[in-house]
Amino acid sequence: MITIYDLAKQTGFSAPTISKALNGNGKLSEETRQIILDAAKKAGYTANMAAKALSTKHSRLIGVILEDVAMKRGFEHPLFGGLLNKFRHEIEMAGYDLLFLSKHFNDGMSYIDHCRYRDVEGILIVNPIDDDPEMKTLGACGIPCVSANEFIPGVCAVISDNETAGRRAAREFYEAGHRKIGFLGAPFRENSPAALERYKGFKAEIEAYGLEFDERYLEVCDAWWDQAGYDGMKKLYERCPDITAVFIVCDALAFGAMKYLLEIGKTIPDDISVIGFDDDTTVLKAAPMLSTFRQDRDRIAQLASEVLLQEIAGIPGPEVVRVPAEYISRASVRRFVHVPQMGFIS
Amino acid sequence: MITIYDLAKQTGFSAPTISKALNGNGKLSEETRQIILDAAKKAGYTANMAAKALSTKHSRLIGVILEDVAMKRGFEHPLFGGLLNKFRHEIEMAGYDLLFLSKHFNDGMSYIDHCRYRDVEGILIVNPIDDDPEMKTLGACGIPCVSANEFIPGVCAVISDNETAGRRAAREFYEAGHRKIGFLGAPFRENSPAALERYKGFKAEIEAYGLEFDERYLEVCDAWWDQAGYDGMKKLYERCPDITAVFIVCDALAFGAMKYLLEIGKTIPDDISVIGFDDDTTVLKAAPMLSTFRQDRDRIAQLASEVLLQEIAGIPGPEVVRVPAEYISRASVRRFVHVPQMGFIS
DNA sequence: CTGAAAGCGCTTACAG
DNA sequence: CTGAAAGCGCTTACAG
Repeated sequence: MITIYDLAKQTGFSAPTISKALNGNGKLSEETRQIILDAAKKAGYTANMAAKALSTKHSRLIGVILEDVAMKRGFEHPLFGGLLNKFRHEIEMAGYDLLFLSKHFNDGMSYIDHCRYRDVEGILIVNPIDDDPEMKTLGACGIPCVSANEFIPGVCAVISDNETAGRRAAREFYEAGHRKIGFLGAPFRENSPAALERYKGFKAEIEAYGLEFDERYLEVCDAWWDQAGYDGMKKLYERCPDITAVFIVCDALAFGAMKYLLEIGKTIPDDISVIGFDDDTTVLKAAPMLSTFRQDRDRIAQLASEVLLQEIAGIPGPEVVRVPAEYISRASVRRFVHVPQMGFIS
Repeated sequence: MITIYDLAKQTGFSAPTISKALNGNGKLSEETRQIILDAAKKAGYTANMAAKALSTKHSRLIGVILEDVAMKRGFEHPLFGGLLNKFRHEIEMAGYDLLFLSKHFNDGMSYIDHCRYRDVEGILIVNPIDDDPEMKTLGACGIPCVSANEFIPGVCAVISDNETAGRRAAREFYEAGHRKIGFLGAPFRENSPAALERYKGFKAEIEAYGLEFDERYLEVCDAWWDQAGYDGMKKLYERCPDITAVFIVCDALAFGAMKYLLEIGKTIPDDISVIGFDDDTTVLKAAPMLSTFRQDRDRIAQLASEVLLQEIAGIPGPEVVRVPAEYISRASVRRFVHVPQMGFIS
């Protein structure tokens, strides 16, 4: 391992001068800077981050909280995996490395202790353990934070515009002539608001058409995976066999729901129309006709990294940044021909 | 931030004594150890890793090379995502953190420079960029390495027993009465041997039955994703419409291949039998009847972490560790009734 | 523009 | 069993 002192000896300058040349700060003649840079390159010098971190208190490490209790897929989560691919890339371009924060590190060190241990400079919260009390303390821990999925007091959330998407789904069904529309949700939680916001938007839009949303048409599944969708759909459909359409808060759930519908002999969209959420490739292989919403994972990741980097630089971030979720129209929504269309003579 | 010196002041002991107590090394009376530990706990002391790393040269960081050029799914790769979930867990239990090594870090620093920069103690190679010349140098770079997918000179590979799996697939078809069996492969590369090894085992088994494997029955797709499987199957089937079965080296490819077969009006397994590889949930949602092989990602991850930790402790690892891939029999293989069975009078 | 001094928080021999 | 000294590789004021 070659150090700054080796370079000092070789070039005849002092260690601080080497440091200045390498980091491009302080006043230095262009000539000596060049000499030093050349020597560094020739010697194959690489800075030692531990030493840098110790003296500057800057580790160039971004902590990531990723637990995925909801889906239990970890890196393979349909939203989070892709989000991290992009986030990792953005952060690396800025000279930071990712570090996964963990509760089972060193006999149950907390997230914040893990951060202090590694001098983590910023935190991306993707998905923590449900109702972890430590989450509430993150906003005030002194380390810049950004969240890509949760609402946490005092931390900026970069999150899909779920409410608008919910409205969009309702409108899609309404304009296609549907009037009895079910909503298949997932656990409604204030801090992890995806399902709830989609529901709010959906309901508001329905009511904007002068219809009343019958609460019987709402069924909340108790998890985010296939089987929960199957079970939820069964309950909903047995209770309300009159629905002609259903909006489902995620594709994994939609997959289970459609499985149930198919099993009882229904066809999609002839008997019942479906809109999902996530554009989950896993599901789309099996159900390529499923209309759904695509969360813009790249955009979320990019905005999250921007906000975080800004915060690290001392510029406070906004409370929330919304990213539109794009409606992907495929073939799971039936259009009733009797619906009056604008511009036609009826 | 509270340091060892604060603890020294509070307890009346010296810094080195605090250090010994905290790390459990050196001789120390049980009494003073207890006093110090209590004080540390009360003060909420967390060690500073940068300082530790600087003085010990041990960063407690494991570098991970994960590029996924083959599938372009990164964290979402069907094998690698799950593997990393488990590997991360194992490594954390041992007090290490993951650090992703990257070529686009700090203006194109190499993997090895990235390691030196962070004092990385060990490297897990999951999937590098194809034919990256740096890979060949890893085995001799002085940092313990383990590979979960590739063969790299001087580094232990923990990898599925592809050859046995290939034989198993051939046997499955043979015993079901198939005699004209196609093989749909993916790029054969010596260092990334999955496809090639599966082929070798498959062919050897076929020949062990006294049959000759007709090279016309072999088609090598040019990538690892759906479309390549579709295209490859098309070529193979147009050339050899007499095949009654096909072994396909990965499920993603199998998905594309089955799509083609279905499109031309074939049924599976009545017209053609298929065995895939990976037990890829993505594909299995769409094709739940697909018989395939499950790579034991947890086991691979666990063995890889064990080997690496051992190497870090100075105990050299074996050259290669094989992990059985389990055959999962579902319903994509047709059994011909006319096959003579052992024990029956024919 | 350049360098001597001190410090970041910890650990490692080495004395006592 | 405990502590004084020096060092890990870098940076930050502060002189000159």
